[in-house]
Amino acid sequence: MIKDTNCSDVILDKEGQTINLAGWVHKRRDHGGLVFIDLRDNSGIVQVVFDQGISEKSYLDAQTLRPEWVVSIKGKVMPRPAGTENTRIPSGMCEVHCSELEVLNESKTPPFEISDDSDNTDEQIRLRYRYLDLRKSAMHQNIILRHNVVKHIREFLSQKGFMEIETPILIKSTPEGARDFVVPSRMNPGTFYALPQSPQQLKQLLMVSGFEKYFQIARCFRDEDLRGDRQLEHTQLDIEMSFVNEDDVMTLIKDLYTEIIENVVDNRTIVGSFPKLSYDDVMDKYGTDKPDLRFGLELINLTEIAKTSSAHVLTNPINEGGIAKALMIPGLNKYSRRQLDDLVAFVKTRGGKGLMYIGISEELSTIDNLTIEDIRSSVSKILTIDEIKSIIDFTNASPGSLILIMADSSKVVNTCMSQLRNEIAEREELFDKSEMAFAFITNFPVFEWDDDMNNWQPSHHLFTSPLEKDWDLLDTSPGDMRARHYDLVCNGMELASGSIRIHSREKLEKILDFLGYDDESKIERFGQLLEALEYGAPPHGGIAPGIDRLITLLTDNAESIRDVIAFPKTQSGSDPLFGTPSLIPKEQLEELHIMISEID
RNA sequence: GGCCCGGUGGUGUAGUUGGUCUAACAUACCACACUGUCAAUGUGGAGAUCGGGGGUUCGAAUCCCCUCCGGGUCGCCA
Repeated sequence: MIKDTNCSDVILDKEGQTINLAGWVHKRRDHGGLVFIDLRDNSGIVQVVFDQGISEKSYLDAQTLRPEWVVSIKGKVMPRPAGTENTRIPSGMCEVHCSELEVLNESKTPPFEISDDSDNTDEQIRLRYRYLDLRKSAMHQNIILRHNVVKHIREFLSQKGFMEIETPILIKSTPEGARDFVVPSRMNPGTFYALPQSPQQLKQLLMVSGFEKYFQIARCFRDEDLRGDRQLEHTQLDIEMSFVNEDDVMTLIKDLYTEIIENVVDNRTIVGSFPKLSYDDVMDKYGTDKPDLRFGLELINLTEIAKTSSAHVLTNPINEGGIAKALMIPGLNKYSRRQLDDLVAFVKTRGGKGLMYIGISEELSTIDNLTIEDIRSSVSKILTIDEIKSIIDFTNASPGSLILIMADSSKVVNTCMSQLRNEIAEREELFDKSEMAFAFITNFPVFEWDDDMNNWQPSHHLFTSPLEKDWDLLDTSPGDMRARHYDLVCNGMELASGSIRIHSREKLEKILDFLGYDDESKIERFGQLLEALEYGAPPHGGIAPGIDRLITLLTDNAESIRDVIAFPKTQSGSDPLFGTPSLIPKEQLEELHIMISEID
């Protein structure tokens, strides 16, 4: 080994020892007769001192060093002179007096500084030089954290009797849900494999195989548009268990996450005890099925009040079947006109047509004395003072409060208002960033009506079992059927999704029939699973937590899941480092029996 | 596919009612000085076809059109 000690392990215990270090020159501070370098390796940073009195040669060589050069250093661990200690690094009480310096490799000037302080470099450039970006301490720590979490998951589940079983990456395309990535088969001209969107059918088959407790750190592929929390490929902890009900799975997950947070990170606390909230309830209160529960600020349904209003901006959407919802934020009447315009713009970029606001003067003593002069509003001319009063009463607003109101289709209102709620909480720092507010969302509908397709679609996947008592509704009111489905949410993010599955062929076929599959397509797409269910399939269920999102929540610096993935892709699915995706040679295409049609 | 924001020395920004812009500032880079710094300091230096193409104009970083790239968002993501 070129090195025998890590930079961060240089502590007072080693005083007087001669050690060998190797790493990257992080910083050089040349004082003329004395040169300091901060030496960085995977563990952290230590200060190395070059002094003519210790070694003339290394002192002279040290003056040629530049950031990111790779060096090995032999030297003696010495306590720093009193008053020069650096408390910000673990090795800060010591320094290494270099007696031998060897340059192992030089470095070009990096395109950006390898420092967390300058983390605002354009993300595209960071991705272009990802191997340098990952040298930064913050990014480095994210990847290390990821390793520690996954290691912990494996240990935890193994101890509970789970088996990690690999499933194929090359599977069959079942064109439902997300778009598949496909891989051409050279040996079978004109046919394709698909990459798994998740190992869903495979893990259910493993239950039929009698493994009872399965898990896998599984890569999942979806050819859909990317977002800050979605990549073309993501990693999920795939779990499936036999002979369980919903609570068994949720309890396992609660225990797992609790252990991870207690053992792997030291700056996160869990608030609440993983409450179970119903889908209808959270949609009403928060406008989303993944609410951030670290703060209150619940949405207030104003539809009943608004429908009798004189303002068409309120009544028209409601008459067309829409809703009106409000946010009442105490103290927020302090917002300037510009800040309010910002909020209006915020909802407009999310599909909203506008946002009404009613601000109540903080000068006002009590709401009873309210006059039109105490109101600052975008709608003071179209709402009567009585209407404004009733809205204030209903939202329980007090002097100094701001009420934000939106009326539109329920979809648009919920989308905009739920995100507005998060945005305001973020701006006003209404929550503690160290808190983790988990909750399970339950009682999802089995089906959702698709206006465009004019048919029912499974709201999750079609293997999800409805509540046993709801089967009768399939023929009468399928929209009211509730699923044995549960999502784990935390701080406004969907972290996991799971369900108890249908384990009877007959029942699964009922669902497929309802969704309009004919016999042929049933067999074509689900034949293997339908068949397996006939050979003694045990009752089973599972869940699939997203690893990337979990790690993002556990770090202090990750803005998106891209920050916890070593080599992520951009929003357009490209990798600026490799230049992915790319053309392939004609010969390769021919071998795969593929012809490229004209590209616009 | 729609909408919003952005693209100016290596990096991050300012400049965008057209003209002292021969493009500013910080940092990084190069040189010299300096024995206790840790965002070292001081002095000096080099470094930019203002994302790309076209147009308007006597004159474009700035205005118009097209386009590429990045981010956010709607659609999409069983």
